[in-house]
Amino acid sequence: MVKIKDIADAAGVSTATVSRVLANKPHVRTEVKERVMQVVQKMNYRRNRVAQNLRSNTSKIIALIVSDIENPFFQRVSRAVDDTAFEHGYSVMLCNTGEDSTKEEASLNLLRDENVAGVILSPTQQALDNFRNDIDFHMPVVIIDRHVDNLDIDNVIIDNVQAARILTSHLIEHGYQRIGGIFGRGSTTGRERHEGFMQALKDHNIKPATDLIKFTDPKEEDGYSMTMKLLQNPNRPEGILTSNSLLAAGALLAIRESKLVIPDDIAMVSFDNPTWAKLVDPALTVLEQPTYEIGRTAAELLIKRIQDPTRSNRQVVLKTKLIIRQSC
Amino acid sequence: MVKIKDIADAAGVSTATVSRVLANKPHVRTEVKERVMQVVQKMNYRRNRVAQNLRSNTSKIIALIVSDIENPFFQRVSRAVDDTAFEHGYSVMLCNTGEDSTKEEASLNLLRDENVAGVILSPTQQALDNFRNDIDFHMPVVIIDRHVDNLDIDNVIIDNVQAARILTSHLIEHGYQRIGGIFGRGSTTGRERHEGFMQALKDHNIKPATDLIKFTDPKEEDGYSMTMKLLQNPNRPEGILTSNSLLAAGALLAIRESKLVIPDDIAMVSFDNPTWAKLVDPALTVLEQPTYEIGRTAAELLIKRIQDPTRSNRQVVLKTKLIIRQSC
DNA sequence: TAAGAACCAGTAAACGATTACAATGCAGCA
DNA sequence: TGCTGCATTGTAATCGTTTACTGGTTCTTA
Repeated sequence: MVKIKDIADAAGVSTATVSRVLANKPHVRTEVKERVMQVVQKMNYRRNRVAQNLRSNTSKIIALIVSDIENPFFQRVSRAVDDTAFEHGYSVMLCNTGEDSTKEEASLNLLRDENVAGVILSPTQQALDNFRNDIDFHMPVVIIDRHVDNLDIDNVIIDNVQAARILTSHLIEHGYQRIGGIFGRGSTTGRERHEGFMQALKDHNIKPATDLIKFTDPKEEDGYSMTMKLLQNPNRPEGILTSNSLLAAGALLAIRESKLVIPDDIAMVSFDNPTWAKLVDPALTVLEQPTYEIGRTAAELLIKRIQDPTRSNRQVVLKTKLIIRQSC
Repeated sequence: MVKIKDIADAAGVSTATVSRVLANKPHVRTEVKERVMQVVQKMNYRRNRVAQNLRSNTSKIIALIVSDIENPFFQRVSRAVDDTAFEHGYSVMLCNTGEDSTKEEASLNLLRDENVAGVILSPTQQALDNFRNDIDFHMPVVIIDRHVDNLDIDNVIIDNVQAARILTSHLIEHGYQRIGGIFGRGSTTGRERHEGFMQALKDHNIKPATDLIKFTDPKEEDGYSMTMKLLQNPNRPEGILTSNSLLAAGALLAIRESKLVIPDDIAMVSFDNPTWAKLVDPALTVLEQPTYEIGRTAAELLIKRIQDPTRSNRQVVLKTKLIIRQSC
């Protein structure tokens, strides 16, 4: 592998000069600059980023730590982060924690050791608790999807309470009264959506049926089994709300298997707007999060912070959208 | 940030000894080893991976370059790669090319500059052509999803020709004769699936209707528009095969919009088995690829190659599975 | 008991870049 | 002419590790 010294020798200059040319620094004659560039071309030289990183303590890699790489929400976010990073000359490392705080911590440590420029993180509950105890990341961080208050960290989220309220109200206003809700457990997100759900019931003077409200892992299997439980309830719900698309998929399956028809026997709405929401029959009414925007905003915030670490922190709350289809 | 010198000083030994302890090398008294470890603990020391990488020319990062991060196929592959990498103490960097060979080349170069341990790649056609011209990656590479022959590279794929043949035959054996096919363009994958499709027609003495066979970008929009074209054909197909799940989603939408019912008016089958295949009505008959296996195998091959670069190359062909549902 | 093997630990040279500092040359000016 | 100051370039230290080499012990074994 050809190194800077080889270029220097071949061009008859010092490594310092080559470095200056490469970094586009001033104080080098255009004639010399051109000569160096020619040699660089000819010898097919590429700077070693590892050495560069070690010496100048800068890196062009940002990381994205997600809690579930198979959740369409995070997929779209990843895409956005990747796009944005690339535009700014950064690359992205993707880590999946599967809501496992041990793995999350391992990832964070590793990224620090690798001296990445910064991290976009959707933290586990455990991590969020640690933040309160004044964790120090030793690197720029922006948090997505989960709420952090009173903390000096950039944060991009949606207003989950308000969103859940809108979605639940939509259900209620279509005449459904006994409403079941399946929420992800172990994240602020699930709790906040539950809160909005409760508020909507209250707004409409509906007494919540606690046996119709479930917290579970936000996975398809769990959506399925929880929905089954709801449907076996002697007084089964007239409508169901799920707090993400994985739960929705499970719920749909359970409803189908129980030979119930949507929306006549039971109505359904969900958070998130995966590809298939419009493909199922009837198409699913959903509350869409601006997933791409979330990723893009987070990446932009992170890159700005990398460039100016003293910048003041901000919390960006993005708008959601109710997409009305036929499931309710 | 505390460095190895600090540990050495605090423990009253040399940096060489500390390094040996950390690397678990022999020739250091257990007493000294323990003392060092204690200091490491106490001072919360973590090795700087960048320096380590520079000096010993080893890295614990592997990269995955995919052509479309939003394709469920690659998502599941990513998950598998991530899992496998983590088990072996590696982390993964994910790059998305969007079938853009410029971006692909940029990514490959960058990864080389970052001195990653190896790369798993689903290459663009352009890249495949370059391979023939004896490209040198300067690092271990395993190629997935696309076919490479006569080339010293590890490769994990499925038998696309055979798979397409099975899927098409299934359609034909249900009595459909005029069959349309929508294939991804710009990859060996699409071409091979087309080939298997043609073979199946031939097996059953069906004359292929060339106006029912389309090549297009493997995206949902394109699946939609191509299907629309097929449906507007005065002699429209009785069955449609799509060569991936994105195309299938588009096709489904087009069929739905045209008020046709599956499978009575038109049958449908597709490659890939996304979450939603069983959620739509009627559920979609598909040819499932062992996505998780693909990712896991690729990661394992790569890691083995990293550990032993002289190892002989192999091509792993994984089995596919026809999942019969109700769309045909 | 002497010679060699095996073990332990330290010194210092890498790895491949960046950059503070010094050295040189040259133009401008008194 | 001699001095100042700037532009240009080179020298060498540095980033935080790993590791080849060296030298000193201790252990075997004939």
